Amino acid sequence: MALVRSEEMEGAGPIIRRPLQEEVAARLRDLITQGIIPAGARINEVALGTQLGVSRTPLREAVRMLAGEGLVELVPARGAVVRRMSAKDMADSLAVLKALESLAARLACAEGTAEGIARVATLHAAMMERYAARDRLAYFKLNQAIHSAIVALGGNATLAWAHEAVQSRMKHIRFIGNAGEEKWAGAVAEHAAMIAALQARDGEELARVLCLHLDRTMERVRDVL
Amino acid sequence: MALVRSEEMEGAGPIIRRPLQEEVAARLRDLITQGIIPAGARINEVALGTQLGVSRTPLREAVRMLAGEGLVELVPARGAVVRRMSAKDMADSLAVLKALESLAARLACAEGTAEGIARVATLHAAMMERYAARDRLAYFKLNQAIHSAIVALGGNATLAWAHEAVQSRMKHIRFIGNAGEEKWAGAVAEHAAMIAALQARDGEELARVLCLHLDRTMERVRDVL
DNA sequence: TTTCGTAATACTGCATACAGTATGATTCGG
DNA sequence: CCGAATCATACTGTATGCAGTATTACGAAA
Repeated sequence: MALVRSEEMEGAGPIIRRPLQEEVAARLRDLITQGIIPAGARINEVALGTQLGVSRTPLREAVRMLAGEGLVELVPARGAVVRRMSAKDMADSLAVLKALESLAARLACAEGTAEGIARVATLHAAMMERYAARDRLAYFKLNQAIHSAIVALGGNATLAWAHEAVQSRMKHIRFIGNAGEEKWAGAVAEHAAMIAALQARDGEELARVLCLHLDRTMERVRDVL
Repeated sequence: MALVRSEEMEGAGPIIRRPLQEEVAARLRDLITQGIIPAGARINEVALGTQLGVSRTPLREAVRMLAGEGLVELVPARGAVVRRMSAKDMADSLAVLKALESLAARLACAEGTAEGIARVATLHAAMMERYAARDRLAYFKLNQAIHSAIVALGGNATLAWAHEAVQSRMKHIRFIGNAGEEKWAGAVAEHAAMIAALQARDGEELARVLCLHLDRTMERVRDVL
């Protein structure tokens, strides 16, 4: 028998005690995508640890996770540095993303549930709202969430993982690349076409639009590299 | 000016002082692919650390790297467990690998240098030699090296990284799946076709053969899942 | 003034110690 | 004899300390 009645369960779920390392890892990812820790910067363990209010151990372990994800590089006896992305790295990553999202598009249209597609549409509506309010950070996060949600629709966990891994390294550049009114408007228009293709369950069309979106992304970020 | 003449450079290169964590991480990957640490097993830090002759700290940091790579999962307050692969996980991963290797095939044939292709052919010859000697472990490692080398030919670092990441999780199953003479012979034949397509620089054909190879892989490993 | 050498400093890599939590055994009640 | 509660054990999560190495600052020589 449950210990509390379900009406009393508001906030009565199990206390999530995420290990400090994971909390720190999540925070580090945000700091990197927002450029607060810039690419190429060394990570000073004592300084950053003090700033975050944690000791060196959980910080070090968080950094090791990010190293496994490819977000930072470990230089022997010199600690960790945030991975720097060249123009070629960006083009390479986008090429990989095209391959992954093409597969994801077909899977999403073939396997996605109606509720799942509706959820993506909801995310899109929320994103348009943040666009109207010119809230760039919230827009950006919803944007990423939409792409992840489309990939998730296919039900391929490995695909979702690989997509997230590649995506995470480009987050910072895409974040700063979206600055500029006309670029932003263009990206929004492409997103509308995505949603339309998804709701029509036209996998080939969705793949085409996603690849076009990624090509345009390369143009948009070209001058910040 | 160099400090020593090049003829004296045999073994005079800089002493590689790989951090203990990386050494341990590499060892753990091998232990997992060979099944010495089986899928689903919890990693006991003190026991394994004693066995490897290292303290808990470098071992923990190595495990965190593998967690970032997706090879192990971290369960709060219960440590790390080796990722278990279901039949669906295997199929999903192979689908992703098909997308990645299709891209890699076209890149390799378009961008690969003649020397690079020759190196792959050399690896193939060495692998055939190990096949003739029925040295399964050496064969397996050369097999993986060939696939990695083909992907590397394209010069897309992100693609190589993603391929390696997805591949690493399947290594154990592919390792035990290759047991059996007729399966092994079939895989060898497919590899010969790969090399032929690569040397002809026929990207479409290479992609086709690689995808076929992966489809066959699914059949070969089906009964060990 | 510039450059090389040297010493001081700061930071990483590793080990160990302690606290909190899960796990298993043991005992008590039914 | 079986189930539940309690206690002991073992293991993880975090903090701290120490040793080794890179970095920087400073001074001497050209």
